[in-house]
Amino acid sequence: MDDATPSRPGRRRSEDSRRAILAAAVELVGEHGYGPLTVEKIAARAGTGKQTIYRWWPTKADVVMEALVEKADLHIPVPDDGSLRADLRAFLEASVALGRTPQVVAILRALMAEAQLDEGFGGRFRDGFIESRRSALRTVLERAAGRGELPDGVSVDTLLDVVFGVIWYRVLTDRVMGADAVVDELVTLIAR
Amino acid sequence: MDDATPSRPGRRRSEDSRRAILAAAVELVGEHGYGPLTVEKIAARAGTGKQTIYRWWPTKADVVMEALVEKADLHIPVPDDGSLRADLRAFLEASVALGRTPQVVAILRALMAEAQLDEGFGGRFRDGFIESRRSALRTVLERAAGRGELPDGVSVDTLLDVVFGVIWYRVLTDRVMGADAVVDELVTLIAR
Amino acid sequence: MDDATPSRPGRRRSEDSRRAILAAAVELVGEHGYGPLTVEKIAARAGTGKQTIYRWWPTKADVVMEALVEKADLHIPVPDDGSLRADLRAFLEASVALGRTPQVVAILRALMAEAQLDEGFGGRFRDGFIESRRSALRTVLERAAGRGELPDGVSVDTLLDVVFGVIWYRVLTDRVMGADAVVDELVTLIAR
Amino acid sequence: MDDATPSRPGRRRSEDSRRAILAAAVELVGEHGYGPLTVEKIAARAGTGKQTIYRWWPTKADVVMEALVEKADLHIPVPDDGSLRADLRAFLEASVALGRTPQVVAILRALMAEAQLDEGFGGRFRDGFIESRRSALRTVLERAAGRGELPDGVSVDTLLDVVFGVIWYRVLTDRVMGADAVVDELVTLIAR
DNA sequence: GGCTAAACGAGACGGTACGTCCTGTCTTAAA
DNA sequence: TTTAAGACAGGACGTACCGTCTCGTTTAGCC
Repeated sequence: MDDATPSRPGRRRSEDSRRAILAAAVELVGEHGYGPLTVEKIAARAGTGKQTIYRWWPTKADVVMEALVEKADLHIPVPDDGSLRADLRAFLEASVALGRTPQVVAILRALMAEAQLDEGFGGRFRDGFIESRRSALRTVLERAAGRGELPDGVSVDTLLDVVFGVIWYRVLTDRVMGADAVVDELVTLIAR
Repeated sequence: MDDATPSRPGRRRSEDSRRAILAAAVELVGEHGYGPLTVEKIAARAGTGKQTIYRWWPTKADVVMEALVEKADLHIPVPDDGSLRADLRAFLEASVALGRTPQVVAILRALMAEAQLDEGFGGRFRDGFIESRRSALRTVLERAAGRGELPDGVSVDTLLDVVFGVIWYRVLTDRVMGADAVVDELVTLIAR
Repeated sequence: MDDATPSRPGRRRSEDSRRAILAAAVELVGEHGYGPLTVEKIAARAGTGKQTIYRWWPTKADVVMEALVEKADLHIPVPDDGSLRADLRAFLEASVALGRTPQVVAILRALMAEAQLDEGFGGRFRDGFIESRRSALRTVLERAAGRGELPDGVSVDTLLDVVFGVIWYRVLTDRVMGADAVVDELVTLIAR
Repeated sequence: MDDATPSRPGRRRSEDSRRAILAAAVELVGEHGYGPLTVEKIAARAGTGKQTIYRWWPTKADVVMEALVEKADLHIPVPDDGSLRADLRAFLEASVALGRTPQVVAILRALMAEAQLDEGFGGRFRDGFIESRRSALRTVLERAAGRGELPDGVSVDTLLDVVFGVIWYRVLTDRVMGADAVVDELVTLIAR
C-alpha cells in the first residue's frame, strides 16, 4: 500500500522523523495528558518542523492514533481455545489489562472525544480502530456461533455492541475495568 | 440556589439573557456541531457579552448541558408494568426515540466528549446526567430482581453497564439506535 | 479626530500599551535594525498580545512610522529669517543633523523600502510623512518666491524634488549627509 | 569568469533554465509586483527546482537585477552634442522614457527597496547599477565643466546627486517622471 | 562504452514568522 | 450589581517561505 509508487523523484519521507513524532506524542500525553498536547510541542520535542507533521497527519489526534495502533501490545491476540467461555474470558482479560494502563486509557478517552468533535477524525477512528477491534472479537464469536454456544435470538453484532459497549462505557465514565467481577459477569451473560 | 437571596442591591440576573444564551448554544450546535462552538459565538448570537456567560457557567459545556436538561422530553418515565420484558422494552424505546433526534444526539456526543477532555466538567456530567439515568433504570431492574427475572450471576450494576454501554457505544460510534433489532435482542439477552 | 465619539460602551484603548509598543519597536530597530523586526518580538518586548498590535496598525511598518512621527525632534521648525539662504540652510542643517542619527537613518531607509514593497503602506507613508515634510519646506520656498529669491523657470515643486531628492538619494545609497559641502552647494544652487 | 574553467566534467549549466528563471521573475513582478515574489514561485513558474536558483544567485533580488541588466534598452547612451543643455536634456529624456515603462519602474523600486533591507545586495546594487549610471552622467558633466557650463560653487558629484536624486525620489514616491516640466526645469537649474 | 561528476526536476526537511481565532479577564457607560 | 460592548495579555492554530538536503535522472568529459 505504501510502495505502490516506489520511484518518484524527490527526497523520501524520513522514517526517523516519523518515529520521533510518534514517540514525542506518546511521551507528552504520558507526562501531561492529552489536553495540553499541541502540534507545536510535538514538533519541538521530536526536533522536527510543524509542517512535517501537517504534511503527513491531518490532526494531532491522527498522530496519537497512529502511535496507539503501532503499540504491539494492542494486538490482543484472537484466542481460539475451543470454547466461548475461555476465548471470551481471554479477550476480556487482555482488554482489562490494557484498560489498567493509565496512559492507554488517557489516549482512548481522548481519541473517542476527538472523534465526536471532529467528524473527519471520527471516520478515520472508526475505520482504523473501532472496526479492527470489532473484527477481532467477531472472529471469536462466529466460531462460537458455529458451535452453537451463543444465546438464541441475539445477533453477533449485538453481542459485539454489548462487549465493547460495556468496556467503553466504563472507560468513558471513569470507572476502571477489572476492579470488580465484570469480566465474570459478562462471560456468564453471553456464554451460557 | 438561584432564588436564595431574592432582595440584593443591584441589577438582577437577566432571565432574557439566560434564555438567549441557551437558545443560541442549541442553535449553533444544531448548525455546525459542537466542535466549532465557542463562547464568543454564543455571546454574539445571543446578543450578550461574554462576561455574562462566564459569570453564570463554568464552561460552554455547562451551558449546553443546562440547555439539554431543560428539554422536558429528557424525562424518560420509569416504567412499571409488572414485567421486566415490558419495562425494559419501554425504557429502551424511549431512549431510542431520543436517539433519533439528531440535535439531541449531537449534544449527547459533545457532552460525553467534553467530559473526557475537561475533568471538572466530567464530574458534573456524571453527577448531573449519567447517574440520574442509571438510577432510573436501576429502579426498574431492582424491581425485576425482586421478581427473580434477572439472569443468575449478573449484578444489577453490570446490567446497567450493558444497557447504557450499548446505547452510548452506538451513539458515539455514529451508529444510530433503532435502525435494527437491537432493542429486541437486548430484551432477549437480559430478560429471560 | 480621536474623540469624535467619546462615549461608546466598552473598554477604551490603552494608552500604556500604545506607548509600550512604539517604544519596543524603536528599541528593537536600534538594537538589531529593521530587518529582523517582527510583530511577535514587538509584542513580547512591549508585554502585549500580538492582537493588540494588529488591532491598531495594519503592518509593523506603520508602527515604526508612528514612532518616527512622534519623535518631537522630527518637527524640524519651519525657519523664517527673512532670507532664503538662511532659511534653506537652517532647514538643511536640521535635516542633516537628523540624518546623522544612525537609528533615524535606519528607520527612514526601512520605511522607504517598505513603501515600495507594500502598496498600501506606500500610500500611508506618502500621506503621513513625505507630504508633511514637503509642505514644511514648501512654506519656506513660497515665502522666498514672494521675495523673488527663487531661480527663474523652476517651479517650487521641482525645487522640493531637488532638495528632498538629494537627501533621500544619499540616505538610500548609504552616503551620509553632511560629511561634505553638500549643504553649501545646495544653497548655492537654489538661492542665487 | 564563467568560462574560466571550460573543461570540467559534469553537466553544464542549463542556459534554458537560466532564461526561464529570469523570464519567470520578470513576469511575476509584472503581474503582482515584487512584494509577493518568492523563490518558490519563480521556480514553479520557470519549471525548475529551487536549488537551481540558489545555486546561481544569492537572493531573488539578484535574479531580478540580472534580468534588468539584460534588458538592452537600459544602456542609455552617453550623449555628446557639444552643449550641456542638449546633452543633459538627452540623458533625462532617455531616463524619462525608461521611467514610463511600468515594468521597469516596478523593478527599479523593488531593487532599491531590497538594497535597504539586505546589506549584501545593497553593495552589489550600488556597484553594479547605481555607480554605472553615475559614471555615465559624470562623463557628460565633466565635459561641460571643461567648457565652463556648470554653475559656480557646485561640485560635479553634487550635481549627480541632484539629477539622480530627483529621478529616484519621484520614482520611489510614485510620481512618474515626464508628466510635467521637470526635465525642462532641471536643465534650466543646472545648465545656465 | 563505461566511469565519474556535476547539474537538473522534484520534493521533504528543520525552522521562523505570519495573521487569525479564541480564551478568560478587565474596564467602560448605561440600566 | 448586572448588563452589552469591546480592549486586553496570552497562546495555539494552520499556512507560507526560507534555505538545505536527499532522491533518481540527465548530460557532459575522460578513460
